[in-house]
Amino acid sequence: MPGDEWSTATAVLRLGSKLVDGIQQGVAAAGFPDVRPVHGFAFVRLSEAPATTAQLAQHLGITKQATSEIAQYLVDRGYLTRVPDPTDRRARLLVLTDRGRSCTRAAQAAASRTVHSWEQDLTDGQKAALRDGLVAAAGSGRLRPAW
Amino acid sequence: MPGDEWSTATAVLRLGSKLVDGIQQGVAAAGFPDVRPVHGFAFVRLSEAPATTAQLAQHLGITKQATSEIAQYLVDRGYLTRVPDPTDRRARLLVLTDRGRSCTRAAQAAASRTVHSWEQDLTDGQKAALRDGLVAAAGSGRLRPAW
DNA sequence: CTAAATAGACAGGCGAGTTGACTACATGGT
DNA sequence: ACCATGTAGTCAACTCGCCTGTCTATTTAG
Repeated sequence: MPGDEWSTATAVLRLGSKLVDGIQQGVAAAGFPDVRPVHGFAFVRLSEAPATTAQLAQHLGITKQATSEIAQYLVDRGYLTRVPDPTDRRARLLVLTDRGRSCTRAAQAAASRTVHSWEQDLTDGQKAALRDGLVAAAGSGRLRPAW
Repeated sequence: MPGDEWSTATAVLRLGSKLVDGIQQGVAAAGFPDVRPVHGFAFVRLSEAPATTAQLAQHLGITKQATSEIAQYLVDRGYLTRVPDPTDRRARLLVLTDRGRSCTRAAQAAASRTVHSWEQDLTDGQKAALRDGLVAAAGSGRLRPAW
């Protein structure tokens, strides 16, 4: 049935938009009003393991110059620190501070609330099918800003 | 199970990213290399019904000045025309040209292909559950750029 | 020990969006 | 009929996020 894929596609975009808005709003309400969506993607990467500026740039899909500016912004506001890389004296690793980890937790909590709000009118079976389907369809590639 | 919502959330973002990339690529391959994602959102709105610049601005969530520039860009490239609003001599309605409609169809076809590519490894039951769940969760609000 | 590659930062530019100011037309109250 | 206020659309100047180009310090390969 043609048109069905289109409503599926627009649904994904609507959910993505709601999710980003929900995270942004929840994070701001939790006392972190100065972080933007792109910072969230950086936090997700750095919460897995520290990274150099160049590695983070690769992950985000932007230049290392832009990444350098973003990192400085987050260091200035206490979300990140730079620590010397023990294996390379040119490099400095970007590491989340306590504040950075708190912010990441707030973002995940807001995302969780938003996902639940989607599921308001769904049966338990629909919820499980939706989550499984989404995860199966999306795979596990890197997570970066949409465009 | 905590963490489940988070993987659901990131799955939505990944799918959204893939969808936008797929549409962009498909539309460019179909001979429309000069349209950006925001233009697609404008096309979707205008394919429902003509709109004034101010109405389109409201829909896209940006200022009417920015919308005016986008509209001029699309008029210059033959995707839109401006026609006088019969009910208000200040206003001019933005209308899709044949080229604009062709581009919209190409975008929908590309979106369709991308949705199918997600469903590659899903059973028919999973596909139906995923589509139904997405559409039910997303509702039918306005469609606008994610951020 | 030198040559090429890489990490990171500085400078300047571009593009998409913003706020502010303005003209033309519309609309409601007197 | 008139004037005050509001709305459609555009021009100008600015901001901001990201880009390209260039540079130094350090690493790594030959």
